[in-house]
Amino acid sequence: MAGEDIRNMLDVDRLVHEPARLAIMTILYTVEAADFLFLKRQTGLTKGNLSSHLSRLEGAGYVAIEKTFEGKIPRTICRLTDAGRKAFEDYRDWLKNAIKSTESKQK
Amino acid sequence: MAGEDIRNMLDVDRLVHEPARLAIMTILYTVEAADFLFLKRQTGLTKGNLSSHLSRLEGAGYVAIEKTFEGKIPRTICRLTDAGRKAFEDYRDWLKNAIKSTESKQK
DNA sequence: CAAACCGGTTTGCAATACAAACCACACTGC
DNA sequence: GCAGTGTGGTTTGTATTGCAAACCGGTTTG
Repeated sequence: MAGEDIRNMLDVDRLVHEPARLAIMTILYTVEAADFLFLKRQTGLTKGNLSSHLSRLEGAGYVAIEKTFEGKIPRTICRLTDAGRKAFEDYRDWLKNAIKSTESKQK
Repeated sequence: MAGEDIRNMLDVDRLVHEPARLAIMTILYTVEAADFLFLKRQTGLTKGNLSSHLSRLEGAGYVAIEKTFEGKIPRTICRLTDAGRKAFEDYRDWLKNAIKSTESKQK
């Protein structure tokens, strides 16, 4: 029944659903670890924006942030936690379900 | 290059991206026309919430709303406009691209 | 030592998702 | 006929947000 699929659409992890964070998590899922500036370049986000999204992901326990020094310049290294990895995979399932719902029963 | 796909993620129609509205539009895409209460039952949204989302979709020109009377009881009939249909299909493309991006290059 | 740059964080604000309150009208019991 | 209940919504209030601009501690450059 389509009603079920429709309800599932509403049940989405909004933390991952936000496009900026989805982009961040997609990168982190594939590269395993990335520093702040790499993420900034890849996503095209402003640094303020990127910073606050990373903080949110860290607060949710989806991303681990490690601050080190590379010689004298600070370096912020981000990686997905297990929970983040799980959340990302769940979101991927949501995407697949959404595709299915949007494609079934079209005239 | 993955950078391109990542940027595309950020370029999404937020009007459709919102889960509640995606659910509404998905229904309207398949059934062609639906009244307020049918949408309410199918989505499980509260009427206030449904009303405001419909208003927004109407404001964007994605949904046409026609108010009639069925005997003495008011009836609000909603249907996707051509623009709405286009926006929906574009969003479906976004979904496909997102799936692709989230699945490529995983280790 | 002043100015500019680097790598971010915090602040301020406009937009928005949601439910509760509200509203107009129809019907029902008394 | 008029209190009370139901129907079919809209409007209001609020807490959360995404975003960029302003800021900040340190470093390099002139």
